[in-house]
Amino acid sequence: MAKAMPRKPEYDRDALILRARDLFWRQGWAGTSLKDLERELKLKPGSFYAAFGSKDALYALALERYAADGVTRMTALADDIGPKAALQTQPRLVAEGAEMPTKACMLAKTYAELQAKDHELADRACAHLAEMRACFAELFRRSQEAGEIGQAHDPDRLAARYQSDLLGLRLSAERIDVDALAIAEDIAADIDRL
Amino acid sequence: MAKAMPRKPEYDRDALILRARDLFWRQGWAGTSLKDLERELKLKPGSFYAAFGSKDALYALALERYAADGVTRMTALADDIGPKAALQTQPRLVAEGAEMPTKACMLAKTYAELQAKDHELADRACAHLAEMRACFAELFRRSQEAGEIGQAHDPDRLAARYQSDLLGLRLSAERIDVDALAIAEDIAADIDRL
DNA sequence: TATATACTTGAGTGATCGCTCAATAAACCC
DNA sequence: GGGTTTATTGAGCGATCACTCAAGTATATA
Repeated sequence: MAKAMPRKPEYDRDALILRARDLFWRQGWAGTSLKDLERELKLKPGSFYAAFGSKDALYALALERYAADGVTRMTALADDIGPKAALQTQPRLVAEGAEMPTKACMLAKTYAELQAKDHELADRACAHLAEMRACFAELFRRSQEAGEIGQAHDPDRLAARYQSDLLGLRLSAERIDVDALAIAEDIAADIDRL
Repeated sequence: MAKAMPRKPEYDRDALILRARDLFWRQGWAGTSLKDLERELKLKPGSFYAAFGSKDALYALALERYAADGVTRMTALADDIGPKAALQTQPRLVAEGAEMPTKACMLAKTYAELQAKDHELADRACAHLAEMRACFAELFRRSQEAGEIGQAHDPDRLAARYQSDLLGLRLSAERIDVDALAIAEDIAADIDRL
């Protein structure tokens, strides 16, 4: 009953998910065909389906990765420079957005595209958006505890408004005729007035 | 040389554009197939192409109609209750958004979906967004002239921020786990502080 | 009524969609 | 090296995509 070990795959699965994420992020769900993915990931159909199962499954992995990285980056930033400064810096980073494949939020794009069809990915995107908002709420809470902003505000409400502003900013930042940095400064200035 | 007059079409072209607009608005460009349109408009392929030429041409008509109605409604509201009150009321109307097919902005959805592919419709959407922003700027300007808000602000910058906030609100309002009305109130309250 | 004109119909176009699978190649244990 | 297991390959599946067009039908003028 000797069992033989097989060969190992040639690709780095995690790196492929990142590349797929960037492609989906830019082009959306319907806008990204398997041909696009095969070209970008250098995978033939057979390998693709052996590795990921389906286009939707890979999209779900990409979404998860996107959301996890977002929370991680925001948390790290807050640990680094404090919660209030992190909340104020994030809009600026988004407006500059040098290294991002596109500035609009992938979660929002996914939700907007697929919600009308009751696609499961829309629910996942919505859940991830809620995670992000919870992260923002936690930062507002910590900012209150640190005495950086007034106690009178409901951190959950602040977080909802803040996330909404960020989503608008990220949409606006895609346009060349919009001064996204000015909007980012205004969002940051609003936090000073809390 | 006798010229005979033909039969007239059975459909109301303008009404069809409205129905198409709602479908595109909800489902997006790639998400709406010709089968969907044929079913919704009750048009066979031949009639469809005789009437509109192509899916893209109809989408362009729908976009134009959407943008024109938006400017018209906003202007009428301002003539009715004044520029500042109109700017403050609009977020509330959007958050309630009873009679809309979906709350997210069709221009923003179109731009987000098609910009990555350099689709002509993305440019059109961007141009319409600029029209809307110019409309907002005009209202802020009139609001300053009326002494309703301070003179120190640049109306174009206020308009850019306001539009960004509205786009975020309209995205957020799609989600069931978001209190869009609270965000709308906060946006309106910001205008009181100008 | 005869004729010209345009609208309606729906089968069908080639291209592309997401996806499958049998054949081949490669890497591991004995 | 032999045998086993898995990765890789690419032709090709049925379904759907946006779209075309020839045939049939209805309505106006003459």
